Amino acid sequence: MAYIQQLLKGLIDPIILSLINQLPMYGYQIKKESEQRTAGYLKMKGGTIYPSLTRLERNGLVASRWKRTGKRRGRRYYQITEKGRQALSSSLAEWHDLCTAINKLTGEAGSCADTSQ
Amino acid sequence: MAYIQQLLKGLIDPIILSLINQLPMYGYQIKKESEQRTAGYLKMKGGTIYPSLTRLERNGLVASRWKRTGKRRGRRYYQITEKGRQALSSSLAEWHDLCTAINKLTGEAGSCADTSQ
DNA sequence: TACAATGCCTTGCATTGCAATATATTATAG
DNA sequence: CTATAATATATTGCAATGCAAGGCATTGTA
Repeated sequence: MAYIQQLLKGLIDPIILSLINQLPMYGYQIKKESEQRTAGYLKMKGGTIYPSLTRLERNGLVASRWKRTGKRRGRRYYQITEKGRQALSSSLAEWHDLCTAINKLTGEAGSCADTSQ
Repeated sequence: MAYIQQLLKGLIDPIILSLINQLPMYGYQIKKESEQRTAGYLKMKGGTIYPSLTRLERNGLVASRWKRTGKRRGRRYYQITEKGRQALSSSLAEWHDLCTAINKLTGEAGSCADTSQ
């Protein structure tokens, strides 16, 4: 198992939540967006994204609906809920705290992400 | 399971490696040091630290030796190896890359940790 | 004499990213 | 027209690891 996959544990849900928060998206779009925005660094697989979306919806953090554009195959669009926004905010706060702790332990560098989300 | 535990996946080994790199330590000392340096934020349990140390030693990233001070019970001290230093360096680089990616995806903030280790 | 703190260690659970795979549709190249 | 790639969703089961829970032994202290 690649090391990056371990580091990503617990981060996929907030990442997806954050993307959806900026704009409602469907699964494949999330995959492409995250790849582009990180210059190919983050390549999430279908076996990662869809279970995550299912999880988020089961917990009430996102809501989905089918949408057909012309004769195209339907896509399932996901949008964040109010509960999701709160969860995202607290997730990012936790992430920030963790970064602070890591910096303290490994030798100080700079802050990581702000909590003003 | 607490959320922080998910975020820590893959980070415990580098954290411990980093602490040992600064100063050879024994398990319980690692626990106390990490608690103090993060003002009580990071409380690693024995069930986390000892398996990690075993793992690190099995992979040749640390080496251990018993030491008795006076009539005190023996302590197992761990010190980093050359291989361990390289692994630490690459782990921190990965961590830095990840932080950069997260920042890009969640809305930009600042860098996380530098790689000059 | 208790009790807390120190110090090491093991077992098994909970969680989750993803490889592998399946299915269906659409666009494009040969 | 046909084959291939890209798009799009979804499931199954594996691999990895933090830690809760517990056990054990020693030392300091109230």
